[in-house]
Amino acid sequence: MNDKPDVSEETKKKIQKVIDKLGYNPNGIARGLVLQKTHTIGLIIPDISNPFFPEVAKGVEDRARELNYSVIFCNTDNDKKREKEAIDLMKSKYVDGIILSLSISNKEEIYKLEEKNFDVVQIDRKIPDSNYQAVVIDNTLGAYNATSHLIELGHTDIAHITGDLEIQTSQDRLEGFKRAIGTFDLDYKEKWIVEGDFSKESGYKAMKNLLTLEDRPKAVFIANDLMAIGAYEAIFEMGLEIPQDISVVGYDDIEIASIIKPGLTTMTQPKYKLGQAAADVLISKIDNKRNINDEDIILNPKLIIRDSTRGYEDE
Amino acid sequence: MNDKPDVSEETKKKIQKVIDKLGYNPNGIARGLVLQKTHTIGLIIPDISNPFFPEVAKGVEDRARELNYSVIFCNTDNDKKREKEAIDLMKSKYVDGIILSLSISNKEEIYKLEEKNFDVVQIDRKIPDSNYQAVVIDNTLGAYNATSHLIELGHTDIAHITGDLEIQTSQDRLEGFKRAIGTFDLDYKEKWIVEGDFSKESGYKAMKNLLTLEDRPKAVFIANDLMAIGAYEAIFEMGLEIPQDISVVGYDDIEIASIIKPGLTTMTQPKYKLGQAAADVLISKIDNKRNINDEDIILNPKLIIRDSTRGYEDE
DNA sequence: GTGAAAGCGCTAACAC
DNA sequence: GTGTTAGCGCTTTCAC
Repeated sequence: MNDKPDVSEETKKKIQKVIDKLGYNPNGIARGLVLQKTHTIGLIIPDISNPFFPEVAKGVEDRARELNYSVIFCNTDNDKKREKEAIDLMKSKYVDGIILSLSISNKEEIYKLEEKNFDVVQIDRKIPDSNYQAVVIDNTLGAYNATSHLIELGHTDIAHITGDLEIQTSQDRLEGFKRAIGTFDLDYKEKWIVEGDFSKESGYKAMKNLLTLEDRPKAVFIANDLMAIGAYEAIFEMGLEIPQDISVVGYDDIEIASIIKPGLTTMTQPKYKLGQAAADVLISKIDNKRNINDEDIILNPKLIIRDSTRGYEDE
Repeated sequence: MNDKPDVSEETKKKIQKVIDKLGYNPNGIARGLVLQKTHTIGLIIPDISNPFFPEVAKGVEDRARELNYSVIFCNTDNDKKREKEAIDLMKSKYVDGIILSLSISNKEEIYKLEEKNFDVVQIDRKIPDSNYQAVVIDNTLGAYNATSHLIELGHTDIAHITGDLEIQTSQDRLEGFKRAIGTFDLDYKEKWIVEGDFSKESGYKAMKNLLTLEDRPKAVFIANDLMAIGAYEAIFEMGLEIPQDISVVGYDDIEIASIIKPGLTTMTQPKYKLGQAAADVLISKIDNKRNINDEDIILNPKLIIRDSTRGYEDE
């Protein structure tokens, strides 16, 4: 305590020793109070038990830690009330900023945050006319590429099983599908678009549906892997083979995609990167307080080719 | 501000209005400073992208929120240094308590915490001679029940593929297996115990190994589902059928277990409950500051019977 | 009953 | 460069 010569190095060492010995921990609370800065960010996501989000959360936490921030997290279960509560919680904990994935119906909360000039980055989902920067994955492009893959293999008779069309993601993937069909000048058949709800069962049903048509498709792009698994069952039940009789492309690259037979060709999403990027953007916003570049960051999904697709002419 | 009659109800309303209008948020930081209480708990887990933990985290967060606490979370990747850093972080953020899953080698940190009289609950893994209460799932019982299921089906030739035996979980499951074999007076054959490392590939290798023995087992209990998936492949490759030629029981009940064919009989773990219970225990400790009951809480896994097991005599 | 004042542990600003 | 002090926004205490 009382060594006060200018011997900076040695003194430091000594002081460090004392600190260690007493087990001194600086009080972050007091520091936060005076600095108006908690070095904590909030992470508000719909559901950590949805396999998409843990990876995202990990990306956020890893990058935040690297940048010397910690993260408070909240699940909202897509519940509007819970979303509001989560935001209020973050405010009362005085986090320095929030990474947010809000249900589309909850615009008001975003607007309120904007009014207060809170630092916010939207992740995965962007509320349409909010001013906050978003970090998202390009679903339309993903669907476009997935469909193009089938087209490039020589397929012309391509169906699409969508997700729940109330959800923006489903709309985007449908849009990408349509765009690919259009770009390559293929026939667009309304009856080859079947709506599912992202569940395995709905994939099974939708596929049954498609396979009982007199002119059944030779390839199908399915809006997520879980439905694709259901579709596999429907296909096998009809005595058909993948990819000989029908090619299948999924979306998400869940663990199972590489395990089932035949391995499912699918789009993989840069989930970890998404989290990292969101943390990067938010924290640079907080630290610099200038918006160097507040354009949305749009990450690209990537096609993973396995054994469920092959060329039409290969038969 | 200046209505000060005793008209409590009406006044409250008015005040509330003003509060809403100004969008006043109490400053949790300042409050925390004076009350020495942050209403925040820390959650330190090895890896949120391991499918076991998101459900746990959700249980923790849900229950914590119900009890008016929020949670700061940290991944450690089972890295000793990261574990120490995470704990220091929690200390500097002055959380009211910590839910902790530490690698076995990091005893010192637990001891340090004990010295400081920090409120801590261990989750999933308990450091052997620490005094902190733990909330765990009974792996030995789970393995015992899984093995018993095979025995009750009439099997006598039962093998076991273990996880990485450096990990306590693997040891516990091996112990449960041995106990069941012993209880039912079956032969214990050393060569039917093969060590894996919880990966699909190791399951494949271990199973190959078992199937090439001249006296190959008719049933196998595998320490996790991922290895069981690998084992499936080995079995199919040898031209054998499940469960006709060999019965398989896994552990974990990951999503794939219900999707692969044949459906995998496995032990499901009460992950969400585990999280809830840990939050309950920790927060009641914090709030009451008395240890009403500081015995460990041991939750039971549950057998899910699917199509990968059947009686030996059914052949 | 209401209002003023002290103080939580830190940082920043200012004097010495 | 070193030491002192004010004040962050709350709660609690104590005086009125």
